[in-house]
Amino acid sequence: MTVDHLNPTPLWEQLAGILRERIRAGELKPRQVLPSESHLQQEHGVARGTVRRAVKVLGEQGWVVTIQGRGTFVAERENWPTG
Amino acid sequence: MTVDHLNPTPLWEQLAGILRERIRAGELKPRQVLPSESHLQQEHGVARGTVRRAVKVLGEQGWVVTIQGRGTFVAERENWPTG
DNA sequence: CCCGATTTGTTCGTATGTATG
DNA sequence: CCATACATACGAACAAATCGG
Repeated sequence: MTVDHLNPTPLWEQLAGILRERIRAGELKPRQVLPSESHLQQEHGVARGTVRRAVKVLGEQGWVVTIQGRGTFVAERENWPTG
Repeated sequence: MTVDHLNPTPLWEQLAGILRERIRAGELKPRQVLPSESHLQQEHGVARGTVRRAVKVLGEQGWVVTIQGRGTFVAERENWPTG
């Protein structure tokens, strides 16, 4: 599953949705580190700014927590939206 | 002091005028860094392109100097117009 | 303590598409 | 047709924090 450049939905929004589903599905578990911005960037063929915007949204919604110099981690389930 | 969306004068022109006055008044001093494009964008509720156009004009007139990855800085007084 | 690699944080540079008056 | 203005998306450079050797 990856981003579709032809889909009119913004890439950052598509990417946020993809990551959100990976978390919800348990593919990415609480406290686990997410792929780095650099990795996501290459995996989806998008710019770093696009990755950062997607991750930023997930952070604001409580799905992940980002720490400078460390990485971005899946938040505890208690902090997830609607759950 | 900020931009007025109802004023028929273009936003970029209004913003350039505001920043120019801040410099002239000494609120922004030579060699001092200006608020970032992102900051000005939020502060005035305008798009980044609008901010960039305003700053671009100030640069062409000698009020400021912009450096990629660093920021935009107030120019030395010797470079100011009419002064 | 220092150095280098990795990772996130911030900033400017550029291009494209869309909408409005 | 043109200027204004917004949003998206890419690239580039630099800064700060972390970690391992």
